[in-house]
Amino acid sequence: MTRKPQQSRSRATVDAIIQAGFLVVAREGLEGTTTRHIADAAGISVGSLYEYFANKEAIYDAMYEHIVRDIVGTIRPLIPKLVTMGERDAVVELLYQFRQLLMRDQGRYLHYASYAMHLAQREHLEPLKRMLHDLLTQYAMHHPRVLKIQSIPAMGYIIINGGIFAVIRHLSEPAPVINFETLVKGLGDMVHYCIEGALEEAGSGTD
Amino acid sequence: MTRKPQQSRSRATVDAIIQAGFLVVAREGLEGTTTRHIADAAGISVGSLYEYFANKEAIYDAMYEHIVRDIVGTIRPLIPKLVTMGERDAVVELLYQFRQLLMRDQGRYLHYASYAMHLAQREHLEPLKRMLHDLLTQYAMHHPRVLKIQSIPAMGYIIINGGIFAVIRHLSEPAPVINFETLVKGLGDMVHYCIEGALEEAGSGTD
Amino acid sequence: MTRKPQQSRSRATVDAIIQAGFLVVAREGLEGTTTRHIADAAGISVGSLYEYFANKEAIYDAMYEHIVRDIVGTIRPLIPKLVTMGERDAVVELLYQFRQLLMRDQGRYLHYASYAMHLAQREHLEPLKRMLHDLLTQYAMHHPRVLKIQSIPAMGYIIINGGIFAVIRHLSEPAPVINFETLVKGLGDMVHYCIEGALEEAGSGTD
Amino acid sequence: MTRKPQQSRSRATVDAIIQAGFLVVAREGLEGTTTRHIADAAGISVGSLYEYFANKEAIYDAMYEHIVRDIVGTIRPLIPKLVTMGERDAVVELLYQFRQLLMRDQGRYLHYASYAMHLAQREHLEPLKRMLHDLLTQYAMHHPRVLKIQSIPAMGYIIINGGIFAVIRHLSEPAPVINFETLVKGLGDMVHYCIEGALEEAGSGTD
DNA sequence: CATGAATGAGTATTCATTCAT
DNA sequence: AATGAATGAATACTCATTCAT
Repeated sequence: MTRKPQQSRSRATVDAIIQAGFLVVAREGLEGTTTRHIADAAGISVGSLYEYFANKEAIYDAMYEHIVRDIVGTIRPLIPKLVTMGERDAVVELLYQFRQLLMRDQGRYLHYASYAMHLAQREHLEPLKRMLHDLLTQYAMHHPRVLKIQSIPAMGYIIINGGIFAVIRHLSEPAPVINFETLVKGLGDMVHYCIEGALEEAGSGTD
Repeated sequence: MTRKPQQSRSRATVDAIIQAGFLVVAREGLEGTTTRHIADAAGISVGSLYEYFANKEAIYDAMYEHIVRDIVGTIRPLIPKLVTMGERDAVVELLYQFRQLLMRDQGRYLHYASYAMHLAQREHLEPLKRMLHDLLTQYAMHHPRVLKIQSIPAMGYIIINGGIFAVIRHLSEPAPVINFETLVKGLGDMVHYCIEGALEEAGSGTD
Repeated sequence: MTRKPQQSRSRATVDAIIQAGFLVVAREGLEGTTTRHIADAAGISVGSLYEYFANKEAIYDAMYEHIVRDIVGTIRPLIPKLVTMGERDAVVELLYQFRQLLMRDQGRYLHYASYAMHLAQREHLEPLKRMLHDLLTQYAMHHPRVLKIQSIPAMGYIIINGGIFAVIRHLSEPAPVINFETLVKGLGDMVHYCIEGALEEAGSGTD
Repeated sequence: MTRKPQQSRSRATVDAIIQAGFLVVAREGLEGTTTRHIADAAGISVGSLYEYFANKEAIYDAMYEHIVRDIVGTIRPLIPKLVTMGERDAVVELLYQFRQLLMRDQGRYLHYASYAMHLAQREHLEPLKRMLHDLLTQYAMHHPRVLKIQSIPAMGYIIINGGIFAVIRHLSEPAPVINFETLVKGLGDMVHYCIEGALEEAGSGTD
């Protein structure tokens, strides 16, 4: 169905389409996004669009993959530094980076991300999960006391899902009641308190 | 265009349409939902639908309003009891009630709720916000020590947004990695740790 | 999918669409026929077309059914008369009737018939086959000597398929080398010769 | 637009395209056949296709011409032999050869032939008609008694059109009610009976 | 000569909305 | 008030044809 053009020109076109996808979703919303919109925004014809993608869904998939790859590519290099930091600072650092990424190109990613949350193609999320797992594992190796915490799965689930959502929602709100700094600081504190609290309950707590 | 019908028959029809809306969204997804589907499910004609609602969007709005009203109507009566409980138990109780509500009628509300997050007509959320504010205020009056916590707004924002999202996401997942009990317990613990941690940091803490 | 409107108005619309189908296929050919063409010719909107037919294919099916019903409805009443005639006259009579039918409304049926030959939805052909079978059976009862012919299946297959095709092709030709009367007379003769020849070979031949 | 290439390479490419045409029509049907399919099957690019043919229609034309040329090229050499045979055997021999041709390369020609009947560019049929005329003429010269038959044109028309169609249809049917041998034998008999019958009617008949 | 990416008019089909009955 | 047939703009997707490289 889809031609697979392999020149660098093609790679550029594929990228253009993906970027156009983010642009149009940001401008028109997911329901308002049409293949023609995307083609126009990418500066190509509808026909060409279908040279590169089998259908609209495939574009959304590629966008999903792109955004995941971008997040992983941005955060992974930070892992060595993050693991040496205290949990508060690490969370703060992490979320600032996350915001910067979502707000790139006038918030182009942000809108798609807010829809993507329940499109959730699980396969595409794998690299992200792997990275988070690596981050946690290495963090634990540098801070062995956290290994005593029993409820890591539950808290991880909540912190990751809830935290990401809270940030996306905050960035999407036209007039949020708290500013981003406060939000991030709060999340850092929460993670810290949870670790401390969980450790205390588990018994003692020395670093 | 739209009459605002006061007669009980009309009110019943409006309700039927709204319930049909939840039913159809649950069955077909938001994209798969058509006015015809809704009219059929409501047992009326498309023509009649437009007698009661100006357009499809208006139905979604009404659904939003309805679900918010339902949540508030369910939770608000619990406030007196919740404020007497410890934070852990309160959170747990709250979230079980929330789940029960979302899962009513074979999860009719759940699907819409998962989409509603970014349909989000902010005005409609007001009653919910007010109720949560009341809950927190009255909780604080019964547990004055929490008033010492400075970062209440941030933590409130995170816990509420993140918690709601985490629960909705969890209920929507076909095979979640943790079970609901663990999730709820975890959220309760987190709130508890956060309060304890924040208080400890703020100085000392007598109840 | 398809509304099933049941008033007489609807039946009229369905007929209009089917007739429009024949008209457009005659004018534009099968490949040149679009749903818009048909809707226009039927004097309705595309949307309405799909109120009555699930898709384009369904229209072709209905046309097929219609033409078969029309043929059967025209020929079957003639059976009592045909069976009393000699084979030559019966064939001639049959084919004149067939031509008249195909040429109805400026040859509206003819074009579709020429395409329909290899679309051949077998189920729709059943009534036609049944009628031909009845015709042959009753003919044989009036002319018992033909029962002695062994190669009836083969000759039936050839005469029916070949004969129908020869007629359709002849009617479709802009400048046929022989005229219709000659063609029909020839077919009558052939059937006659075949019967006589086959009977002679089978042994004797008295009526 | 179209070059008329005389070089052998070009001739080979043209042939490849034509063969690809038959292949694709057989595989995908006429409606499912695209220029891209044909180009791929021919092992060339779409661009090259248009170097050799002005448009898709021109390819179909060439296919038509090719198949006619092929039939003529196969049958004409048989004429000397056929004219010495009895009409039954001649018909049988002719149709077996015809079948073999249609079934060549897994029935590559057959599908196109079944569509070609109403694509029917009449000019292309000329060589075929000429050959059939020659066959009949020479046959008559070897069997002078058939010259007495008056209705030769009509019967020729019917036998040829009807016979060809009956064979093509039979070969196309997934589960024909009679087998090919019976069909061919039947056609032979019919021709025989028609000749005998016509002669008898015309007066007497010595070979 | 060859390529294959680019084009865009054209196709079937859907669906929110209207309006005559 | 209720109906549901009618509408037609809009959508995703295709494919014959062109043309820069």
